[in-house]
Amino acid sequence: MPTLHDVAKAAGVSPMTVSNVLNQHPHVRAETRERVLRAIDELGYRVNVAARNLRAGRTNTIGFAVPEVESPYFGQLASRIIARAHDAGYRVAIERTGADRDNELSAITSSRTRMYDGLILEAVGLGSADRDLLHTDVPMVVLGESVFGAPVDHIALPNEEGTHAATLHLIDRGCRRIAMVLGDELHRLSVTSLRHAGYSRALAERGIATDPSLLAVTHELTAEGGRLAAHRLVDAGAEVDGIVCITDTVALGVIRGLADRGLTVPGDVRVIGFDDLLEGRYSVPSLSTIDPDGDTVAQLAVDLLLKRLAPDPHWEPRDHVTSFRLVERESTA
Amino acid sequence: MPTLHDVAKAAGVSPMTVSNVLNQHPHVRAETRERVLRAIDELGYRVNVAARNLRAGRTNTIGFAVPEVESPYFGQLASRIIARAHDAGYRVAIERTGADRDNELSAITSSRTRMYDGLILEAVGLGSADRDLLHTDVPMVVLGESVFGAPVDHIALPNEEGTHAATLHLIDRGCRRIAMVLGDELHRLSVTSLRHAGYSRALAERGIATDPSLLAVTHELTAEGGRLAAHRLVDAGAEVDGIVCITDTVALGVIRGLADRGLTVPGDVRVIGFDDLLEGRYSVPSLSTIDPDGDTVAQLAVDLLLKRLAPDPHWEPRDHVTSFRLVERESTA
DNA sequence: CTGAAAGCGCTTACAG
DNA sequence: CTGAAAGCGCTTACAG
Repeated sequence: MPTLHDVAKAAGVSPMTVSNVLNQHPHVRAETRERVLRAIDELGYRVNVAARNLRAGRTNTIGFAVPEVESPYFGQLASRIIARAHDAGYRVAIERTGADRDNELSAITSSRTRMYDGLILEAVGLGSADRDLLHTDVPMVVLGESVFGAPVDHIALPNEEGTHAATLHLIDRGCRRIAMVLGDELHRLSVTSLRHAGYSRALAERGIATDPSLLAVTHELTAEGGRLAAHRLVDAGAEVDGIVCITDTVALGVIRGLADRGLTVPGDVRVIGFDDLLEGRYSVPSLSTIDPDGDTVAQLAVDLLLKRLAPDPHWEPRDHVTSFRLVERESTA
Repeated sequence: MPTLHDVAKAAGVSPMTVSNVLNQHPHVRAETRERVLRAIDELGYRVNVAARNLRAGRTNTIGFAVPEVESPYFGQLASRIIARAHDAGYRVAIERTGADRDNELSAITSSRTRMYDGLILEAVGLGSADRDLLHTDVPMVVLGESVFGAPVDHIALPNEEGTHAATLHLIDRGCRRIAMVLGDELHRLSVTSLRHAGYSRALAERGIATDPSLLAVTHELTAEGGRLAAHRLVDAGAEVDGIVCITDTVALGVIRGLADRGLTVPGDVRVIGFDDLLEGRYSVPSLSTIDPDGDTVAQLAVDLLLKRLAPDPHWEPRDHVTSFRLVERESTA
């Protein structure tokens, strides 16, 4: 495997000149550059990235730590983040945390080891008590709902507002027995507690009594979790006419679970999700949802991180919340 | 940021001993190890991976180059590959090629990917003509249907056999006007040509005439592509009673497209896909499909690659084809 | 516009 | 069981 020195020798220049050509530094004569490029081509030379990283002290790579790579939500978000980072000349390395608190913390320390220039961390397992652990020298942007007010740049979805709008939408469609399928973290800061707050507020505003038997908890925010939750609601005789679901993936499982019990959507029950996944555009019925503006999330996450990487990042980190859009489709028609 | 030398100084040992502790080499006295670990802890030391990689000449990381990170198929495959590689002590870095031939080639040669010990490449843009370009010194396993007989380890899905079984299944269910929704590469080696061959063979075996108007081409193997293909079939008055779809994602779009035209599945038309994605288990109707044994694909891909990375990989590379299972669900009931 | 020298932080033979 | 020395392949000031 040829090295930069081999190229230098072949081109009759110093290693430094080769390096300058490689890194597109301006002060190289066109004729010299030509000679170097030809030598690179002839020898089939490739930069040794490990050596470059070691010497330069950076990698032009940002880490993106997600709970699950197979989740459509994170797949679609990763795709957007990769596109945005690519435009800025950065690569994205995807790490899997398994939604585990310790893995999320070690994603932070390991990004120093891995020599990512910065980290975008989707925090699920972390809680408010871990706030201070986020005070590190690793340039970082945290996504998710589990930590607010920490000393890092943080982007949250419009959880409370979004679910509030979703619930009002069901009420406007005539639903009165409105269930919610949600996760099990109702009593700590989480996607579940925030989205539940929006649901409760909407019901209260319209004078509809909340009924604990209309809350169906699923421990996993998956389609299977949604399916089983729907079974429980129906089997308990809850007589629901609308269901607010914590995510689109759960909502698609809920629709499936209702079908298992012979109930149709929106005929018997109206269903709305959250995320605006591609899947919900093609399901039968197509899924009404809250679009939390994933493009902006991705763009903001990358841009905030790059600003941290720039010289003199002196401003205070803060919490950002994106806007949303109610998307009406067949499932609430 | 403390270095290994700082740890050595703090523990009163040589750098080499710290390195031995870090790499779990056996010849370190327990008491010395303790001292070193304590120093590591106190200083908050982290290995500099760039330096380690440079010196060791390997990264314990394998690259997985996929067309699209947001595709459920690749997300689910990546998840399996990550799990398998993790068990073997390797990390996986996901690269996006955009299904582009040049990007697939540069995944093999680029400096960036030089930092992987080996590469799993999902080839879509590459063709048979590129066979010789795969003759590199990069340890590599190629997945996909676009290149057979190249001098690399290669894993293909049971395309022809799988679609053959899927088509027979529709015939057994009573379908006679069976359409296929496929990609546009019917005349070169591709997923489309192989799966089409299985479809044609099944029809021929049962004495059903093939009808070109029953082939619906979609340029993108997406749900949207499937939806539009279904529209074209219906709008052309094709009077189909069964549709073999090239992938599950396309099949879900086809079901959606039929719904757009007021047709139900399986009542008016039976539909079957290929891949056994999670999405198809929760759709309404749930999707019959060919399960190409993704666990085995992932396991074989990682194991073949690791064997190539071991000393003396002297055997001939060859093409592997996994087995399949017909999964009967509601869409063909 | 180009070069000689130093050094990023590790691990690997080679000794003892 | 432990150490001293060399070197992996680059880039970065510093000169000229």
